[in-house]
Parts: sequence; C-alpha cells; structure tokens
Amino acid sequence: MHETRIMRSRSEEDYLKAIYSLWKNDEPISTTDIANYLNMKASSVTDMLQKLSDKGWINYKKYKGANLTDEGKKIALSIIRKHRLWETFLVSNLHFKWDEVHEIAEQLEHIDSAELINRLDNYLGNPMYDPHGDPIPNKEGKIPKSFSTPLIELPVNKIGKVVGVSSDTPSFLQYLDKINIQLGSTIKVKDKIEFDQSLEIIINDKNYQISATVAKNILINTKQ
Amino acid sequence: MHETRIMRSRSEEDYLKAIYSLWKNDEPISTTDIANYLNMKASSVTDMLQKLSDKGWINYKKYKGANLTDEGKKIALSIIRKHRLWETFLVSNLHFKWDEVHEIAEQLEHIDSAELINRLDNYLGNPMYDPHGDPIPNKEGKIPKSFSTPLIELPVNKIGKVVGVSSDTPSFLQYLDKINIQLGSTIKVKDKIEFDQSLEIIINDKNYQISATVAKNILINTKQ
DNA sequence: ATTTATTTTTAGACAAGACTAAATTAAGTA
DNA sequence: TACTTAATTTAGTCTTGTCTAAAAATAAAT
Repeated sequence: MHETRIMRSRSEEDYLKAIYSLWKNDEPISTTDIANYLNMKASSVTDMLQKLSDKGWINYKKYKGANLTDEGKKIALSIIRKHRLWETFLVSNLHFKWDEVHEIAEQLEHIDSAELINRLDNYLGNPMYDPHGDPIPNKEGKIPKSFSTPLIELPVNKIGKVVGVSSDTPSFLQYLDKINIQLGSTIKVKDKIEFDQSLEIIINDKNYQISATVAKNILINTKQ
Repeated sequence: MHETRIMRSRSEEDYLKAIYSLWKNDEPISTTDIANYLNMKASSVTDMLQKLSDKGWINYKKYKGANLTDEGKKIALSIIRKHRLWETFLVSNLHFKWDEVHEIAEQLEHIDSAELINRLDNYLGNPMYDPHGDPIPNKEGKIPKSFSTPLIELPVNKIGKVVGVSSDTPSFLQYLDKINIQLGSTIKVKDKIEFDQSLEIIINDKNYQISATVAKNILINTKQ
C-alpha cells in the first residue's frame, strides 16, 4: 500500500488555504470573497474552482460558491501546519520578530516534504501555538482547542493574559510591540469609553489608550 | 539607496545554476549540455538562453553557447549558497542523512529572502562546508578554497582523509555509508588493481574493494 | 412582479515555459 | 571542397494560470 503522490501547484494550495481561511459557518464561500482574499479577479477564481472541484478537493456548484471536501480540508490544514511551524522556527530559532515572518512563511509553506515538516516539528519541541498564538494543526490535521476571547469583551477591572492576535498584519503587530504587548502579557482593563468603544488599559503598570479595532484583534485567555 | 527588487522565476534560477555547474574552463556551455543537465529539450534551452541574455545574466551568441556574466554568476552563487546552507541545516539540525537532503534543498534554495539566509548562516555557525564537503559561498559570493584530490590519485600505502564527494546521488552516498565512509574518514590505499583501476582500501581496519568510478568521486585532503 | 443592480460565468487573449517537427548552421570526413 | 552528420534554432502547439469584456444568472428594490 503506497501513498499516491498527488502533485499540487502553488496556486492550488493558495486557493485551498484561502477557502479554509474564509470558512466560518457551513455556508459555501463566494467567488468574490475568494477573489478579494487572493487579490484576483472573480473570473480567475471561477476557473480554479472548477479545477479544484474536478480534483475532489472542493464542492462547487455554479453560482453557489465552494466548500472544502474532507480531502481539501486536510490539504489546507497541512499547509497551515507548515506555515505555522516555519513561523515558529523563524521567531524562536532565527530570532525574527513576529511581524517579519509572514511573507517568508508564505513561501516556506509550499515546500513539499512530509518528512521535513515532521522533523521540524520535533526539532521545535512539538509546539502547540505559533508566535501569533495561532494553534498548530498536528500531523493528522487536528487543531488544539484554544480558549480565547477578544480583549474588547473583557469587563472593566478584570485582568487577562494575551494568548493570541487575530490579525497578522505587520503594522498591527508593530503597534503592539510599541505599547509593549506580546504573547503572555497581562492586561487590565481600567475603563471603557462608551463613546467610541475604546479602552483604557494597564500593561506593566503603564496606562495606554487603545481603539476598539485594536481591542478586537487581541485575544485573551478565558480558561487555562 | 535601496536595492532594486528583481524577480526571478524558479526556472531562470535553475538555468543559471546549471550553467554555473557545467562551467569549467572559459569555454561557453552548449545548449545540449544544459538540456541534458536539466532533462529538457534543446529547443527549450534556446528559448531560455535568449531570455537570460536579454536580462543580462548570460553572454549568449547563437550556435556558440552561453556563459554567465558577473551578475549571472552572482545569482548562481547565491542559489548555491542557499542550497548548501539548507543542506547543512537538514543534516546538522534535523538529522537527515546526507543522501536524503538534495531534493528538499532543491526546493528550499528558491526561497527568496536575504535576511532569512543570513540568519540561517549565523544560526548554523557560519559553516564553510556542507554535508558533502562542498564549500559554501559567503554573502558576497566568495568560495572558500578547498584542497582536495580524488581518492584514485592517492598512491599505494598512503593515507588520506575524506573531505568531500563529487557526486551527490543518493545511491552513491548510500554505498559510501555501507562501507563506512563519511566526511572525516581515514582511508589507506592498500593496493591498486592495474586491470580495472579498482582499489583495495582500508577503513577502520577493514578491507574493501572499490571501483575506479567510486574512487574518482571521493575527495581526499591534500594540504590542510 | 418586473426592473435594476450585483455577482458569477463564459469566451477569448496573453505570458511563461515546456514540447515536437522542420529548417538551418556548424563540424567532420572523404 | 563537397557531402554527411550532428547540433542548434525556428516555428508552431500545448498547458497553467492569469486577465478583460461580454453574457448570463441571481439578488435586491420599487
């Protein structure tokens, strides 16, 4: 019994990952949403959806959008696994900052070698979360549960620990660095401004004012 | 002063590396040689040579073959640098065997990030040689001199230390493993068989018979 | 319920990078 | 030198993955 080697193009992998990322409820993902996510034209997406469907990686009905099949989901998760393991390597071992690694990991995630990625996983000590607090799927595609909630939900005078961020854009991460927020930071909400939903918070005994947008993208632990 | 970002396709990089690898004297490399090296048809090579020439990376005259320009050489060396650094990482840190890393490094060498490769270089302790004993070009493309000669040149009763191999094919490397030859091994030539040029050698007090072909691909130190 | 607006698909074009087959050039030989 | 062979290039085709513009389908609105 030997594994059939299925070759996937970089493009195909990008589409599968995009569909996975956009997937929320059970609703299929629309052509336009995928096009925006990948900075492509809708017509290009239509073409590719047909191809991915032929390969059995998505369920696609014309005009009705697309959803990953089990096999497609498995592929998407394996790419996300690679992406997050490489990001971990870049930050933990090569000492990149967390806002510098995304572009490089976008390339590394397409390197094709199961052996490589399993060895890397071991080398890194089988981490559960990447440098942004995102859970790393295991070999079988299982994702560790994470218990987190956006900082904006935290009530006044409560204390929370930062366990992740829901945006990876360099500008956002650099802003967090500037106000001394990193994974593991302890944040106390001192006040909520009714008017614009902004927060007054305390980190390391220092006060900061952060916008609602920022507060929505910082994830706080709920239970351990 | 900021570096102009020149995009290179994987294909272009493969051609430049091939031309570099085939380069011996000052003679230009023929279309056919490149085609054989890359397992492609000569007509495909002609097309690409024209393109590489337009970009200023090779000197190419119809029917006369091609040679790298200084810029082309610089690019080729940077790819070789990446290849060898990644191979070093795979063997030294992820504990791959030396016959398992070539394919993976062929992919990794095209990852585009100068910062990444310089950090990797530091992380590995700025190695001079890769796991096959090949010299690793530095950031500026300078290659450390290596003093080596094929084992077949070693006279009877002389002792040499293995510093490299001139073939990277898995079958060859696996054969070396089998007869306990690795980088640093000490080899004594006990006898040379006139008839087929094969050698009788001693490694770790054990006798082996190796063919001339094998003996040509094992590199022995000359001076230190 | 019909019209209008938006989304999606189709059709056709293009660039990159490979191929095959035919034409051309260079090299070797009688 | 003329002829034959081998190497190289040209011409035209194909596939992948993108695009634009037009057509068709769906969704929204009066």
